[in-house]
Amino acid sequence: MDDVAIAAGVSRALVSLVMRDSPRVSAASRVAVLDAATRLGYRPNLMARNLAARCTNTIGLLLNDLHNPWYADIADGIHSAADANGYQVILASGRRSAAFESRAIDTFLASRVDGIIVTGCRLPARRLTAVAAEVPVVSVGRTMRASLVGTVCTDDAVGARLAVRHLHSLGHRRIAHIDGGVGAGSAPRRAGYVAAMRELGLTDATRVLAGDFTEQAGAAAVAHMLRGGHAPTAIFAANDLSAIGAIDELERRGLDVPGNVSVIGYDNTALAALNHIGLSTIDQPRLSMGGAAAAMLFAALNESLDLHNVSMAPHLVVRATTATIAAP
Amino acid sequence: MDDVAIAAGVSRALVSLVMRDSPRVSAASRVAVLDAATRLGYRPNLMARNLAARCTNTIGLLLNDLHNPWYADIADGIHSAADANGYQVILASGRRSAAFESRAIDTFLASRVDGIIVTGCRLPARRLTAVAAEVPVVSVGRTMRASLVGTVCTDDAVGARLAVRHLHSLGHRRIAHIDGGVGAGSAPRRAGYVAAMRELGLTDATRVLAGDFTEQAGAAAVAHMLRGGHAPTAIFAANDLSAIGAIDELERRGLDVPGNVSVIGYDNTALAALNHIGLSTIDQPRLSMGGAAAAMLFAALNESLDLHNVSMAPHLVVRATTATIAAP
DNA sequence: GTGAAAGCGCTAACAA
DNA sequence: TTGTTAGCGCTTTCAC
Repeated sequence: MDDVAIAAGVSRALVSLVMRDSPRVSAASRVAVLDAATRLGYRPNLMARNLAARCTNTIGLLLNDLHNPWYADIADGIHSAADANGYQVILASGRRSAAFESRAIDTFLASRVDGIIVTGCRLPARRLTAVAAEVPVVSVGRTMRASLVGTVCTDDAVGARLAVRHLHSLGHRRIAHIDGGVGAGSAPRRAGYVAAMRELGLTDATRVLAGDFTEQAGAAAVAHMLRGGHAPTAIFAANDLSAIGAIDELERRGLDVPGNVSVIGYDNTALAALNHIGLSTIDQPRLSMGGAAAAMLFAALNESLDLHNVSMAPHLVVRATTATIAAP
Repeated sequence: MDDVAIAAGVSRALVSLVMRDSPRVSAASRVAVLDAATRLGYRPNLMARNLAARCTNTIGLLLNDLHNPWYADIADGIHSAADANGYQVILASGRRSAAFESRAIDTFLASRVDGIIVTGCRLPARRLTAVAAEVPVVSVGRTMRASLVGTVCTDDAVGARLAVRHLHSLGHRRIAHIDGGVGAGSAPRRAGYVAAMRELGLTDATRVLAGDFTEQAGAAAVAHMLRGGHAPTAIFAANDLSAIGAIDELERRGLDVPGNVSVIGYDNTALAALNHIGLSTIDQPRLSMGGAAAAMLFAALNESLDLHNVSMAPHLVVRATTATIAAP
């Protein structure tokens, strides 16, 4: 910085002002400074700047799984909002593991981000609450009752009911559920499934298959189910990825979807919308959810508004993988 | 830090040592310090630490597109390698735009990362070379001849030939190519396509359709093609995403794949492998590529080995979307 | 617009 | 094993 100041024939303070785009600088000195900076290859050190300025203007965004396009959409919504608000976003991948998520959060905290958005987070509520005591936290896709954490979700229990009732209306009775395991949102979806089955008088047909939010898990659940001799006429999978894996395995075993088995997923990712897949699913407004999460965080940061809970409506999207039952 | 030192009854220097996991600390003082730290909610400031230590032990990873699962696999390979080498990874999304990529790189540089890995990068070669002059850069999925940038790629021209020859061997002659536009690797794939067509004596049937590395672009290319009255019997798409988009559009218009038109993609992403999609494609060893890129970077960082160019072999994966031409 | 001075929170010798 | 002393590269404040 000193070198640049000397090369440009100005004071160090002026260099600092130019580098921060201060309006209180004459056009002439701005040009001189910028010119000297490029000539010397000078680039302000972010760490030094943030350390001295005592603020980073940065939020941390923790994505649960880079492989799931759902998170890509959420990230898009957040990036746009951040751009509009002049915030930087730093990304981290949780790699579907609470341990990795925890480390990523530690890095965010150590980097003194102004706020954190977690998506599909698997961390224990206690940990997330502790983090929220240090810095504003908004969680997308996972509810946190009574805590400091802001949330943006759809009502997963309602969504699950939508799915089950849709299958029921098509004549299905033996409806199995492929569980999301420890994935965010899988508990309420499972609960919604169980409740809907009960409400429809199908308690005896209730069948929860262990699973996860991946294609592999969906395929494995079907394989296990078939091996066990259990043959439902319909499957409600905890997310699109596992639904697609399930369909894959069903077809591999010569079963037609929806001819023999109807399948419905959850999330309405771009994958589901592909004509070729045509997965019936429960839509969550991803971009809006991302945008809402970012907006809530920035409002908390800039206008010190409180974080709160936003719930959006899930809705049913019927495509090709669910159909009237052939022979009830 | 002072507070912790006082609370633990030790010096500030000792606190620093404990926080950095130095072995030269007695068990007793370690416990005392750690205890005081948790009690006071103390957490070392990364910026201050890195500033003082003059090194960040961090690499920046720029992902071209969060929506494309190809990058998720690359990132997995890099994350594993980084974990093994004790490096931190900070992520950024280029959102398929050179401008966003450029900004992300600026942030990396300002944060003084030790090295950068770019994937599917769209930045001009000149810019990337300039960056490489400041810090080691490895590019995955895009070649850079004669520059400071290390590269890990498959030979895209060879891969394209593989695709075209496969279609040719099935009896196809009218083979169109959906271009990758400004996407990394699209130029050599296009060149490989054109060359292969020439080699096979099919110069007249050469047809390049404007495209991009997205599903939308693949669908649009097909729509445009059909509107123009052009009907190839086979399509070689620049990547899996656009191939899937193309298939989608073909089916929407009542054309069967591969009954009426064969389609082959490029990348062999998880999507292509889905039984239900069964996309024939050209495989790139994604995890290995990510691992190799990270290994090269760490070797340059730790043992000051030179960056170089690694080329891996692409290979043909035949699945369900390509078949012998029905009526040649 | 300038220059000086005082940190931001930490690490890195070096000495004790 | 512990304490001391300089910075790391920047922002901020304030008087000029």
